[in-house]
Amino acid sequence: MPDTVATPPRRADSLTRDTIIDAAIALLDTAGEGGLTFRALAARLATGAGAIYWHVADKDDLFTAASDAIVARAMDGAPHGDTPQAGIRAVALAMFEAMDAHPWLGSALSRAPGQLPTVRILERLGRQVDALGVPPNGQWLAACTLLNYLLGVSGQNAANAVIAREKGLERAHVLDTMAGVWSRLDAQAFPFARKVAGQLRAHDDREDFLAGIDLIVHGMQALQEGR
Amino acid sequence: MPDTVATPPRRADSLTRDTIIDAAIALLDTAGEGGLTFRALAARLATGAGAIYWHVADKDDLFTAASDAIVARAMDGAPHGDTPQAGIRAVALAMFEAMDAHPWLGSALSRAPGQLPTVRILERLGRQVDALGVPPNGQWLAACTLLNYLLGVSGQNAANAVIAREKGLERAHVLDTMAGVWSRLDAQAFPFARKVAGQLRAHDDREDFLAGIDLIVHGMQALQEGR
DNA sequence: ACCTGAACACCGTTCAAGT
DNA sequence: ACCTGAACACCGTTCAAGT
Repeated sequence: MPDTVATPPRRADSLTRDTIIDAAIALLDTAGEGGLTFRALAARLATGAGAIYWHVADKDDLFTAASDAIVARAMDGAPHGDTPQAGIRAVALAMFEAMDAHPWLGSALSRAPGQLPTVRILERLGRQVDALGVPPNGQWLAACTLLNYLLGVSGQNAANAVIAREKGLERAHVLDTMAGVWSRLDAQAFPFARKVAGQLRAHDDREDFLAGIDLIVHGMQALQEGR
Repeated sequence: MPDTVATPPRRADSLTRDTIIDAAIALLDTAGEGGLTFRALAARLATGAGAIYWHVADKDDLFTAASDAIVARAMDGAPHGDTPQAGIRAVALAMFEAMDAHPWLGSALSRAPGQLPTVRILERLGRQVDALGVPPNGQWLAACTLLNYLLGVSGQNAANAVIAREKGLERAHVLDTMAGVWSRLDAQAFPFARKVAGQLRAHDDREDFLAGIDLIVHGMQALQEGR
């Protein structure tokens, strides 16, 4: 019995941090946020659960590393834009596409404040804010406001995705029933919510997101000029 | 042996949804987000874990109900403001104080998109946006932008609180080491992050949060007048 | 150095059984 | 109607033991 044949079926490629992160992304994409499990990941990588801990500190580390890979790719792919405004829009759009393709992204970003993934976004936003002519002492505020808005949207989108997956429903259907609830709220206490229930139902996530970015950019410009 | 004495030690007050929610809030405040457990809650309420399910659908239901109680109180306590701008600021400030007192709040809000707690905030913001004179077709956008910014900040604050608790460190110390990391990032790739590392260390959360709100309000006003 | 997988200390949730 | 608490089906993480 020759050794060369009798050796147990070992992975040709050895385990790597990057291999693990890629597998984690694939798992998150297909099984959702709750699908990322050390056991499921070990099965996919044909290894033991404990092996993963040699390359990764813990689940948080893995989750934010997965999000960082996505964000880094998104930032690399975002065009720099002819104007600062266009550059900011491009960053926002790239992040929206990334969130759309990986609905768990917002949840990962929410849990890693000040970590690499969010710093990548802040970096790109900050440079454009600088190019826009915002004075140095206002750049921190402007960039953070854009970032926090972006994180707020991505967090809500991620939560919507979780709900849609749990209930096995389409995103549109979830929004539809939610709008129904809003329109049936007490008329005295919730006039505004009732008024905009239709917009909740009909709105386009991407357009609204970008319009919000534009709104904030307008605020930055207003702060520069007047007052 | 008289029955009146031999009866087992039963709670004087029977279990209520509100009792449970109050206990959940107390548990979250003292033990943090990870401290909210059906077993811990049952112990605190001197009952079995299963009993809670008679009054509450599941953990998500409980978590958002707890956040809704806090938000409702905060909105009731927020002054209406002499001007719409002041009203928006008051809502934001009330939410900041609530987040400060209950660091888990942002996490709960992030997970319940379109639910009652966020609708309460949107309602208050929307009315002020209306009073500000934003045309009807822009009110949805304006109110959502404010809300998403607020949710972004609250989510990051909540995550910071989790990290500080896990590592048993002061919030200031966490920020300090984070600023250190930023200032040591690659100079070519992260010029902006390095530049603002000092502001990360020195910034005031409350002031920056309110300044961001003002920035967005300025954007709304700019959109009304010009363009 | 890297991997294995059983074991530990937890979870949320259910449900027969009680009052 | 409401409560009890054991039981189920999971988790993340550790660690002795292997190669």
